[in-house]
Amino acid sequence: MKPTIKDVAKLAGVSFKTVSRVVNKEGTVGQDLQEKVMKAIKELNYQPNLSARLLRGTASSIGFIYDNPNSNYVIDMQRGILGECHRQGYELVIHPCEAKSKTIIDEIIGMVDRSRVGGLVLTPPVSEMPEVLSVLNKRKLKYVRILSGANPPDTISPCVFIDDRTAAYKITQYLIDLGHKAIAFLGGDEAHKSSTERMEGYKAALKDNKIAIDKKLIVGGEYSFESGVKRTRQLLNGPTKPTAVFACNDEIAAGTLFAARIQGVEVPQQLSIVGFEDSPFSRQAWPNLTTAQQPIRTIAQRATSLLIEVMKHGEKSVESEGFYPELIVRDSTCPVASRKG
Amino acid sequence: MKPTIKDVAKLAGVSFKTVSRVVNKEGTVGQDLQEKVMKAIKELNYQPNLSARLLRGTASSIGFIYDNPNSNYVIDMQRGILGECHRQGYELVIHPCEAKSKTIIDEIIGMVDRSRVGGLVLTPPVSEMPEVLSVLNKRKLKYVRILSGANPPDTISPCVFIDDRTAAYKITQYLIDLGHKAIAFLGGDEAHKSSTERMEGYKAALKDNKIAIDKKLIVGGEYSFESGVKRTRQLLNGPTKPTAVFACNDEIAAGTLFAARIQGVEVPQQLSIVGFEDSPFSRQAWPNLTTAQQPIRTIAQRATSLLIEVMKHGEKSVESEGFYPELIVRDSTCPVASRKG
DNA sequence: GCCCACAATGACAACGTTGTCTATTTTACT
DNA sequence: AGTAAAATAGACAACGTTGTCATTGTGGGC
Repeated sequence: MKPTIKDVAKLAGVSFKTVSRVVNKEGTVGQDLQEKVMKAIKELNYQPNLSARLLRGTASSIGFIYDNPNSNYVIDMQRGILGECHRQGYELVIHPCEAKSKTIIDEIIGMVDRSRVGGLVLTPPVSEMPEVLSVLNKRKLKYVRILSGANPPDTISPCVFIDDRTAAYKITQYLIDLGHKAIAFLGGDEAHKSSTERMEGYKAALKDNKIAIDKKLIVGGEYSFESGVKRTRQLLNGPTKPTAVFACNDEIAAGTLFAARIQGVEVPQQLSIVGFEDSPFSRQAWPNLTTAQQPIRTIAQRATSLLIEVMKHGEKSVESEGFYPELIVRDSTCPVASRKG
Repeated sequence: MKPTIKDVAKLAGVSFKTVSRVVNKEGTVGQDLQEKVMKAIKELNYQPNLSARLLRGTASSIGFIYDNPNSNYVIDMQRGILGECHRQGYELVIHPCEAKSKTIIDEIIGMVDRSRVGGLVLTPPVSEMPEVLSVLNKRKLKYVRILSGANPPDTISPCVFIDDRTAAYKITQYLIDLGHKAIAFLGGDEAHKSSTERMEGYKAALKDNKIAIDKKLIVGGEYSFESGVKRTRQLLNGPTKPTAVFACNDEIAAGTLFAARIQGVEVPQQLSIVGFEDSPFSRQAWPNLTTAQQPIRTIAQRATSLLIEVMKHGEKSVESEGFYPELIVRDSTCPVASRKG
């Protein structure tokens, strides 16, 4: 049915090994034969059988490990990874999992053994779990991490890092420049380093501007809408009312916006809100959300390209790469002064 | 490194073929040997190599073909499919594509050839393209479609269908019961059958209630936020102002909500809005969106389970299955009477 | 007690690739 | 021109599985 390498060889009048060489661009085949083979490949629309290749030892698929309830995040990641896979002729095997599960390591190992992927793209929070990394290292599995951190967070292995701290600093500075002093911080899951990094940036900006850090304005929680609603409600009914809220991602910000509405607090006149992520929601909410843009798709694409490089030529052939989210000012923030007007 | 069938055989003291038989539950192996083999498998934590299996002819992965910009939709589909794959020991290869592309058929065929998936789950609009189906049939590829339609839409092949028409009828009837007469309909991409099905339901309900169909209130467009904004603006500035809008999905509804806000139209007091999908946005917007719930995840899971059945025992062993979206009443709709109050 | 049928097991080929080794041709240098 | 080295091409094994066929043992019917 489907053409094999031998069919091509027969048509081109060469040995099937020669075809293999052409397909794999070994460059040890003469011009004329090469052309003949190429022509035969096109005529039969030959595609090498990945299973056979893999069986022989050359992996041609990679795995994408994630634990994230945020659809936009996952889909964007996936798009980036898939794009690069497609470009380089790799297949993608996706594997959602639960970071909290006790069997997560067995699960990942099982998946790798079963599908024989040649490498893994890890995203937070799995990419930040030392116990997972150490098992992967022990088994000499190739992987590239996407994680939060400033300038190569470590040298364990190549990674793509996102400088959440600096971005959070910029956001906070922006709010301060608008005249805000009572700026609340709604954190994300503690398991995610991005959450603590962003908090560091927030604190640093306050400090640099000589604004005292009010612990009542810092509320931990989850990266979810519901958590945003709940915490904002607490905050608005609490002793120190914030004039601005820095939500650790857009979903939390969505919750803040919602809770503000319920309580009749006008946004941005009475309360400025900043999110993080530049999700579709931030562009569809009313008012549009001021937020920080993470080029998730590009990040995923770069991580994949690093991974493939690592798979081909080893960890040393590659350098970690950083991304720096940009502040996107929209309509959910305004100067604190206009509150009085 | 990784244990093979031969390692297991050696440990159990049998031929590797016997191990193969046990693994594949052929049932022609004696009790005692079976136990020995099982024990060895557990001890080595043996996992059969999928590539080798596939090479030999038994497919153990399926493909998921989609062309949909809606992250929630795709992610939910994917979750449903993955869940079933995981349960049944299949791998998932995902393949986003563009239905409008002229090379879509070649692309799908190429993907199937390359990765040798044993079957495909097709979602709209690809599942509704006869030219794709006919090529798949010609190549005897197994597939299950997810599509829009009432009671087995056709008998081309097994499918999972969603009765959009009846759901749309219910939505429209609900609005009529609230006293609305000027009900606008914002359609989705024409390439999607769901859009026309929903329009049919809308028209039928108006007809049954003896309300004249006003063509100015029916506006075609895309399944997108921007399209919703644009069309709502037109509508609100047009000659016949609607008291209610039936948006063909939640993204359009989000656009309608946004446009209403911009123009200072209060929702739901001055304008009732209904969406379709029960996306996260519908629960996060303010006010919460009245919408129709599609159990996308369950639908995807059923489609996958049908597909695997078809792969194992053929098309005839399986029957198509229908799903019926439920109306979810929330806060974006209210009786038309209260407008006067 | 003999033969046949049937169950249980094993030996071996095949799937479509790539790696390794060997054979042939060409090139380049003395 | 002769020879070594390099370039090119092919033969064959191997990857880990499953299908096919052959072999062995076991029990039942005559």
